[in-house]
Amino acid sequence: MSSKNSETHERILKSAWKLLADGQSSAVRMSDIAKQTGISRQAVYLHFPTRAELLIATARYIDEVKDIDARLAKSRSASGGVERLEAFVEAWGNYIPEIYGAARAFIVMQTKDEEASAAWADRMSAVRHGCEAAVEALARDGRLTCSLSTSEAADLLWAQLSVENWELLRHRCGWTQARYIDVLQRTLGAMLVD
Amino acid sequence: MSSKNSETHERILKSAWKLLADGQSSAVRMSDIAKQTGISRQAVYLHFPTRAELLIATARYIDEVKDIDARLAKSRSASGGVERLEAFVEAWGNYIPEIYGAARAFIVMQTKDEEASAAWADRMSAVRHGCEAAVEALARDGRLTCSLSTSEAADLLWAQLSVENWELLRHRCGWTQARYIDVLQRTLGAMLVD
DNA sequence: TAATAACTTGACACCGTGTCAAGTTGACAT
DNA sequence: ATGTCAACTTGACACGGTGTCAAGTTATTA
Repeated sequence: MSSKNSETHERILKSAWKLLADGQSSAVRMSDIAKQTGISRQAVYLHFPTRAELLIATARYIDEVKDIDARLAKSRSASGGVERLEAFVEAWGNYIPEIYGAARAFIVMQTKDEEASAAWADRMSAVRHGCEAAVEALARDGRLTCSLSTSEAADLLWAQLSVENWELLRHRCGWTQARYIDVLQRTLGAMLVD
Repeated sequence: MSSKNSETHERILKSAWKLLADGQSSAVRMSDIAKQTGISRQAVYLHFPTRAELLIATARYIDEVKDIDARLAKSRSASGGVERLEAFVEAWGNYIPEIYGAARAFIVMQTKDEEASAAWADRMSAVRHGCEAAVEALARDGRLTCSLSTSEAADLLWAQLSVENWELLRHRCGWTQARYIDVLQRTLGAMLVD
């Protein structure tokens, strides 16, 4: 599966990342990635069996390089539940733009590829756990809205922080990233706190 | 464009609707629609030039049969801003499941087909206008949260009522339709009112 | 100098969309 | 009855994208 010790493996991942990032998304065919890497299309298949697996590997690679775990961990250290919620929204909300290109490709592929769907669900469940932790911190402080169960609140927070919602507000509504963060922090506060 | 006076035109639309509705979504190829209608694949092309246009026509057909305009109009007659918001959330929120199959196909197609993208944006802008009207009614009553501009509030309401958000909460989180409506009414109240 | 890994070239199967040409069938008109 | 027109059928094919296969190159390494 992995190895082929050469650095070509990583160069392919970087190419895919680049194309997805500055991507008009739609494209990013195997041949595009090969061309960007400077190798033949078939050579890509020597490293990744399918397009789906290449994209999954790319997502993992981005997470590794950008170190999302560390970012989210930082938000976990906030003292109070409310501060923690704000820190979490900021940490994840500011990460979305960095992965958006890849995320878009996944969301599309989800409808076709079983495995890609599972891979995407898997990474989203990591965010979901962060949401649960933030909501529980809120509940410990006795500040969680009484009208919501903790799981409902976590679901809601998770949906709010979805890539789809970010896309709607930033692209369809033309919000700036700063406004997105600011408004989400405030409205999630209104929704979940007290 | 239209006519070919026969009823085949409508039978094709009904077939497409049926397949999209009980759809495992992914499929719904031209050949599926032809088979469902009991005609040849080529006959479908005699009525609709492309798959995109057929799906657009299907969406229009569904709207016509289900009469979404009348449903939304009813919500417009509510007296106070708060009641109106609740009625709007209920009217649109309960319409989503009826169009979900078609909506999913559109969301996927958006990434490939320019025309489909425009068609979908067009129907979503109708919802957007409903959101604006509801927010303005709220503002007239002096009940709109001071921390949001009317356009921000409308954007937020619109994103909240998006098919994507419905999909996340109903399918990924396993909410019931009743809970979806109930929670959205309450949280949108908390977000936008007072 | 021979073997091996990494890669290249070029062909091909498969699928779904959309196009084209020729043929069938039934209704309606003269 | 004959012709013609519209709706539909059958079957072929081009195109773009994925994934497979086979044979050839090239550089390293033993």
